[in-house]
Amino acid sequence: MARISDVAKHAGVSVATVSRVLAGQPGVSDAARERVLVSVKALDYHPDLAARRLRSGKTDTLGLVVADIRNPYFTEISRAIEDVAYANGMRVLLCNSDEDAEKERFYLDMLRDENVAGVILSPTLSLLSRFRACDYSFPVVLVDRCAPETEADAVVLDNIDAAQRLMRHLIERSSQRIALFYGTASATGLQRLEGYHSALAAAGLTPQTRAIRPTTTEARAALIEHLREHPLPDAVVASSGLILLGLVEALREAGLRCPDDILLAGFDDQPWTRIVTPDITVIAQPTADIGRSAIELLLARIAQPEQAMRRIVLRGELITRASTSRPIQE
Amino acid sequence: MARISDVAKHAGVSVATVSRVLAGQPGVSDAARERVLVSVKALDYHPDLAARRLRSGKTDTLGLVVADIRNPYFTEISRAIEDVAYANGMRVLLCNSDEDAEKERFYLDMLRDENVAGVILSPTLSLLSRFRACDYSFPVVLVDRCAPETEADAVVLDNIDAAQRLMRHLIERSSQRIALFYGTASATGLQRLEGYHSALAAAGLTPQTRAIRPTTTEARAALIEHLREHPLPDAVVASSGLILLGLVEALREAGLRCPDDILLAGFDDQPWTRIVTPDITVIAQPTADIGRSAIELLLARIAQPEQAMRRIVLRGELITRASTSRPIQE
DNA sequence: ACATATAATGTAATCGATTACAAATTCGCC
DNA sequence: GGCGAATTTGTAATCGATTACATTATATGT
Repeated sequence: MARISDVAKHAGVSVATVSRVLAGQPGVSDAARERVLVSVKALDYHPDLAARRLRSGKTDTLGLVVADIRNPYFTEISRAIEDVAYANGMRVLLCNSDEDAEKERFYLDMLRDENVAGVILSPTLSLLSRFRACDYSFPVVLVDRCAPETEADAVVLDNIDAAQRLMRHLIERSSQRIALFYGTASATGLQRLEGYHSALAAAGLTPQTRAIRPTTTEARAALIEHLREHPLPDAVVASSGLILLGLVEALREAGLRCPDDILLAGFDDQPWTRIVTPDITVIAQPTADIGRSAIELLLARIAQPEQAMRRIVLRGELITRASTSRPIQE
Repeated sequence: MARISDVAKHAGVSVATVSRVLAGQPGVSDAARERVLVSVKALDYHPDLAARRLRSGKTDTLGLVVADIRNPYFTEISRAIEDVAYANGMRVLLCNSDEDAEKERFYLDMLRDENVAGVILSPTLSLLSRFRACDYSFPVVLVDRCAPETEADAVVLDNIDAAQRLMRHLIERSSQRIALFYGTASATGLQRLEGYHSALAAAGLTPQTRAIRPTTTEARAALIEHLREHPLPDAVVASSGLILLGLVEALREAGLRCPDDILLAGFDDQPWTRIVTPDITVIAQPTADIGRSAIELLLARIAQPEQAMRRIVLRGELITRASTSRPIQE
């Protein structure tokens, strides 16, 4: 492997000149620059990144900490982030916290050891409750989850509004008893619960909720149990795509038909929600935008560490489908 | 930030002793070791990884290059790989090639610059055709795609066998005209095509295939066109999960019912294949095992660079569901 | 032509660890 | 007590880049 000194020797200049050429700095004659570039090609020189990072103190590396990359919502976000990162000459270390505060701390510590330039984080509930951006040695942008009072750059959906709109959609279709299955592991689930409560209260309806861990299997078991123990609801709603899938499985198993026996709706416009029978009414999240906004926020913060905190709130889109198709009541 | 010299001073020893303690090397008195560990705690010392990597020439970093992390097959594999990697104190840089040989080369070059300890790669067709592990400065393990003659560690499904079994399943159910929609971008699609051809030839049936780029939208368009231009097949088969989704959309749009009008089957047991109506017969791939095997192979190769190449061939599992439920013919 | 400003180049210190080698200490045993 | 071996410890070189500072070459103005 060629080192910078080899290039310098080959080009008949000093290492400083080589370094300046490669860094695109001014103060190098065209002749010297030309010779250096030729030598770099000739020797197939590639700078040692470890040395560069040691000297410069910068790593060109970002961290991304999500609950689980297998959740299509995070998959999509992660892809958008990585594309932008690589396009800007940065790398991304992906970490899965599994909603586990301990794992989350492990990964955040690791990212600090890596001296990352910044981190995009979807925090566990436990961390979010005491989160302060200033507690970290690197800039942090929160994604998907954020409390109203959190002092941090963030990109989130307006969960309360989205949940309210979804509920009003159901209420207009004469649903009286709407059961919500929501994930307790994240702030997102709780905010959607809040929107649900306020919409039902506004309509004078009694809420009916089940708090669960946000997994498909747990959602399925919860609905099956719910159906056994309660009179049939008019509608069931999932606070996330994973939960929605569990509800579909359970309804199928129970032999209930949508929208005739019961209405069904949820969050996350995953591809399969279009092709099941019936296709399902959902709140679609602009996942690619969320990811892109998050990394743009992070890159801006890295460039300008002292600028004011920014929060980007995106609006969910209500996609009406057959699972809630029923005449609208006045 | 505390440096190793600070720890040495605080503990009243030399930097060499501190380094030895931290590396777990022998030849340090218990008293000194104790004092060092206390000082490390007291100063909250964390070694500078850039410096360590510069000096040691090792990076503890792996590369993972897949076509697209949004493909659930790769999502699953990637998660398994990352879990094992972090458990072994390594990091993973994830790269999406989008089946584009140029992007692939860009990322492989970047990983070389990063001086990664090894790479797990699902190669594009173009790269696979001329792939030689010895062309790279780091060990490479192929995953998902591999040619019979490729000289490389690899973890793959027995695609020919799996496709044959799937075809026999359909043929036994009296399908005469079986249309295969296969992805041309990867070796995997072509191997499944091969299995399809041999199974149909053995049964004396005429093949009916459409080569497409492996995306849902393209698959959907292809089937719609196919139905317009050809007499109705007895069965349609997808060579991957993404394609299968497109076929489902198209059948729905055409108003065709499974299994009454036509049989349907494919690859990849994605969660939604269980909940659509009808649920779909598929070849399930042991994705978690594939990922785990791949990184275990890679770690072994890193530890033992000279050992013989190993290829792990896994068997797909045929999961029979309603989309192919029809009486078996003698 | 000379003084001075400006541009180009080079030398050597530096980042923070690891480790070869040398030096110092301790130990066992006669 | 003293000698050699084994253990412990320290000093300084090293990894490969960046960059402050010094120096030399060129340009400008009168």
